[in-house]
Amino acid sequence: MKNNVTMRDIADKLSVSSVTVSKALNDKDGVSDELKVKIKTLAEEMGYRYNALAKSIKEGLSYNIGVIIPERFAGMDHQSFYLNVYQSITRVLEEYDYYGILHILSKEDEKNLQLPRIYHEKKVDGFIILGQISKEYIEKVQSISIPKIFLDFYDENSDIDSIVTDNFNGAYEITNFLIQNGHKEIGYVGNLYSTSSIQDRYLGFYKSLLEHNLELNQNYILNDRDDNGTYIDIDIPKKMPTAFVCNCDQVAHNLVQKLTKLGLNVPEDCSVVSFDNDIYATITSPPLTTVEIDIEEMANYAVNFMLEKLKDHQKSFGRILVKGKIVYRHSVKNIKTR
Amino acid sequence: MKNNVTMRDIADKLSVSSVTVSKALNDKDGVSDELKVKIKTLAEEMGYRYNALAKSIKEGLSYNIGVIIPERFAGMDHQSFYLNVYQSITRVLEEYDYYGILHILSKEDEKNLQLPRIYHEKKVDGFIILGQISKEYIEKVQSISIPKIFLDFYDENSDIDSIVTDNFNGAYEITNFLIQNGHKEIGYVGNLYSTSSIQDRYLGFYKSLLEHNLELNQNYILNDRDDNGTYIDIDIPKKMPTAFVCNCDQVAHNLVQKLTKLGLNVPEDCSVVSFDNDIYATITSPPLTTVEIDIEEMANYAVNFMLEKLKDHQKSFGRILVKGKIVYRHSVKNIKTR
DNA sequence: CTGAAAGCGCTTACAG
DNA sequence: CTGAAAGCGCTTACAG
Repeated sequence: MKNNVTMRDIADKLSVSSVTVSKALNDKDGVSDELKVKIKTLAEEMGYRYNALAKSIKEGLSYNIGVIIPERFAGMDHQSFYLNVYQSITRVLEEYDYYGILHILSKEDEKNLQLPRIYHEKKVDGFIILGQISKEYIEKVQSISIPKIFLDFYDENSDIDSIVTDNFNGAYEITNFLIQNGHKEIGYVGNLYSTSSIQDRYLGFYKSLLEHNLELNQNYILNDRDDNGTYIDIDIPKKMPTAFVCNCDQVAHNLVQKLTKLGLNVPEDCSVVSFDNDIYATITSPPLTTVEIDIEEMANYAVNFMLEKLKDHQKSFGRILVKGKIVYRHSVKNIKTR
Repeated sequence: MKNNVTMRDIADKLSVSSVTVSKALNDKDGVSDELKVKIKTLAEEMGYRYNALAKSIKEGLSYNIGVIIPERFAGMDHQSFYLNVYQSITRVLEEYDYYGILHILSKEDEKNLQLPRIYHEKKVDGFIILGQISKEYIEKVQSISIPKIFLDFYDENSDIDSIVTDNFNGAYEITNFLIQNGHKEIGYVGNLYSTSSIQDRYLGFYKSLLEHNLELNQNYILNDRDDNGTYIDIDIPKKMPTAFVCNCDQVAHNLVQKLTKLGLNVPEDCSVVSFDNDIYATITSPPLTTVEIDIEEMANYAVNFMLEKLKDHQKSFGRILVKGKIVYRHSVKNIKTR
């Protein structure tokens, strides 16, 4: 099984031209069936491997998509979600003969507005960006002309296509669920100035409160992380609400641990719901009632939009909301007095 | 910032040849400094992007490495470890101007001995394979002539280069630690016929027992998964040992949960140690004393070996053991009677 | 149905 | 120091 076999080698052995071999191997018209079979058989015999690079250079397309994850989301802490999304993306990509190249965007590069080398070397035909990046970097990305899609975040100032979970609606619905279970004093855990996801979830939570004529108590809005995204110790208020909506499962996990340490039981003393349905949801004791994010669906959208944009660079999709779905577990107590 | 700018375009504007532009842009000899600066400036101005594909096709090298993860290790359950390794690998790869392409090996493809398309299309120069694959698939992989490296597993029959954690030694040392803490009846949790990692860890555990003249009690060897790798309910023996060595953190987590459900406290009633130091180690209550795997180091070895093999296909490294390191937490009780 | 010619964007000898 | 020629492995018109 020697390598470096080219179409020409096959052509020479059969005394035909490489054009004919190309046609045969690609099942294109213009070769007799008989010859086609002969060519394919010989190709197999000679251990021929197609060279996608040669096609790429002709077409000016690499058939690779760069997937960018900012470093701070790629660490041990957040790993599960974005890496899972990446995995789903590569899966869908493969169906279309495309491949994903993962690029972890370092903090320095983000700060210095340094585009990844895969861009400068034309190794990718487009970018899918997972997780919020700085406004400046968004602008930088906007300035380049290859197709790009934002996933799991968006930016008001830019008209880039983005795919996000319907955070607003998800938080709205899970807060409704809390209220259906008799909760009237409900808090929210999350840094409101950190990411748009956290903000939208907060707003959905707030809408539910408004609709039900419940008070928004500022003492029940708890901070969970500093402005760099590093988790901080959650400051539990003296007077407690009967339930909390957390902006993500990991924070809910932190909250439950903290509460437990203070001698408060979940859900007996305080109910907790959250968002993501990642590993933290099942690992927390009790397991969390949470909004599941449809990763497959998001990956599907991302890849399909990318493919469309590759065909027609003008194409634009705007902001797509992917619905989440509540997964009911054991972190909510019904406190309704009948 | 129009695209599709080529070296020729730059050359034409400056009335020089594309050869000169190539030399200038690559900082090679044979261009006057003056001209070089001029070329570089103009390239910048014109928004020139280097086309790595063109170089690739000349050299017959894609500058991509395929990273294969079998589907069963890529699911939610095992995600953390292999996806983290992949991430480390891409990081190191980037330093050398190489990129990683992730390929999830589906169960069907593994069964049908189907090599990934990235192989057939020459989109990668080599393969790094993460996680045990079937013997038949190993043989298939062996039959192809591009460089490959196994990571986190090995196979007796093959002389492929592999990088594995020093499972034997790690389990040996952590069992010693248990014995130092007075434990004499120690069990092991893991399917001994599942992977070589589990086997080696078991053997290291056994060696420690032998050295300390302790009995290996078959009733204390607990199965944790079926032959497909799916976790099963762990069968707790009536008569309990004072400690368990688990083959990985997740299984330790399962064990602790099971024990807790049965009213047994860790570490008061039973100590538990494990392997990996992944997310399950810190999330288990109590946090686990475990052997940390040096992912960075493994990724470093993998990439460096791959690069060497790319230069010289004959090069071979055999099996490399990467030492782990015990992380002490709170799942072990000292039961020594002084 | 078959193939000669040209080209994708670069680099590698080699010549001047 | 500079460049004409050839080639990497394929595909796309176009001609026969």
